[in-house]
Amino acid sequence: MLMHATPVSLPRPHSLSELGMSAASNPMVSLREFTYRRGSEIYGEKEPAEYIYQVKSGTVRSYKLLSDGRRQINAFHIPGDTFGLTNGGVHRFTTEAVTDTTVRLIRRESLDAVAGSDGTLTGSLLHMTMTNLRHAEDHMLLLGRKTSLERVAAFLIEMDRRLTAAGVLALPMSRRDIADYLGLTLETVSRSLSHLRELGVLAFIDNNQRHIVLMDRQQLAGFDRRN
Amino acid sequence: MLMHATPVSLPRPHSLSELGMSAASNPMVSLREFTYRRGSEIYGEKEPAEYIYQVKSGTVRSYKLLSDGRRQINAFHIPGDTFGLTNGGVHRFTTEAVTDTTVRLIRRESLDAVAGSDGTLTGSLLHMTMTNLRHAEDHMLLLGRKTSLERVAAFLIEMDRRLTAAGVLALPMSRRDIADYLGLTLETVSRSLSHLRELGVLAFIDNNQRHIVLMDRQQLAGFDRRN
DNA sequence: ACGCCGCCTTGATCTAGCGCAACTTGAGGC
DNA sequence: GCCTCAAGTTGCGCTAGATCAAGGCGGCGT
Repeated sequence: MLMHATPVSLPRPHSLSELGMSAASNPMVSLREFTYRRGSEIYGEKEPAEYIYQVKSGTVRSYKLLSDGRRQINAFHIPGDTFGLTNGGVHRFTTEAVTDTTVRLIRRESLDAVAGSDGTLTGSLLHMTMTNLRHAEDHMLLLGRKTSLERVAAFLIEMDRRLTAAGVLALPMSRRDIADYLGLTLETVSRSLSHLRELGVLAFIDNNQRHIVLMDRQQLAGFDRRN
Repeated sequence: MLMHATPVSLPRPHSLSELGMSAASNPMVSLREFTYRRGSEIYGEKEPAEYIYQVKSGTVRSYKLLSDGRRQINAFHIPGDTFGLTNGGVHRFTTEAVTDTTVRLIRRESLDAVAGSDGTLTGSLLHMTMTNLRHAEDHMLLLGRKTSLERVAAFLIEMDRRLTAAGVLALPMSRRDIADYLGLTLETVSRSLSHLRELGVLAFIDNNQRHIVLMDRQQLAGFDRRN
């Protein structure tokens, strides 16, 4: 779980085409893996989208920026998640490795062109896109109408579902990342977590504020039961 | 443009299956049209999704509610837009006619099952879903990180693009609808619009606060140029 | 060991937007 | 015409969350 304090970028492909393509005939064949060091960029908003990605290990954040630096994190991608799917051929988010992350690169033969050819492929793309859409829809309700405590509770419930192992919720991301995901400030996130700890809903363990044990999922869900 | 002050529900199909199906063999054949009176519900969240819809005339709002009544409007659908597409077979939003609205009903043979059969069909569903997803992604940035003035400016720009005719932006929805779309209160929307009017960015016409002329699109865009 | 640094927490204050209320205006009914 | 009602505007506090600031803590490099 230890991170490098000074993230040193691995030699990553500056343009994705530098990766080459070993078995380029079938567009859904996994080509190769690549590892990104903590904090490094996987691709930037508005870059041409030549690949889609599947997380093998690690965590990825996907976000948009306003020109003055305000950031909205759209999603965290964990092992098994696919990301980077777009229709316009251009990425709509910047993605970065939250921790050291290994991804599988999947060549993207222009999805718009492929639409009519392979129903099975397109069907799985549709399913993935639907999954992303459902998440975005739920997140709009959170961002538009939920209080800070409700947002943090919803976040914990989501992360508990997605990445709790051995009873411990080991968050890979910082308070700032959480804040930018929930449309709050890092201080408000910290205060909400402290509040939940005081209420006995959760506890920090291992002398690590990212290692959380949920003591009362019932009560936690109660803070988001207005849903 | 005149509306009934007291919305009287037309006899609408309580369950969509009551609509019957004339040419049910091809799932993408338009079956029939239906008209909903201003304010009436088209379908509710968690209802089974038997049809998808295309707006022929009018405007539809799509939203989620929290149990205490807080509402987040996800999208406004105008003529040409398709809505009601979902994968789980269950609607994730409630939709209502903002004005008297006529829709085309399209029978939805379980999309999950259809996925592998007709690539062209699935491809067009994928395109629609991608379009919805892109909108949702942009809206998350707005809801999570933009100021009230930026939100209202972005709203006006979106609506200007989608429904300005003859130089007049004729908004079909109330201030409350706009507020619930932008994650604000109706008062804040009203104040922001007044502020933009004082600045000469827009003007109300026809003695109707929903009829807006944009006097300075350049300056208006400036309030959302942090994007 | 020591100091630095990134991350987090906590306290104090500030403010954008909310909530409440009064008032205006236009449309429809009679 | 007059009344009612829905929708919108505006003013005036108020508060949830932002902002500013101080301090703690653990890991890492030297």
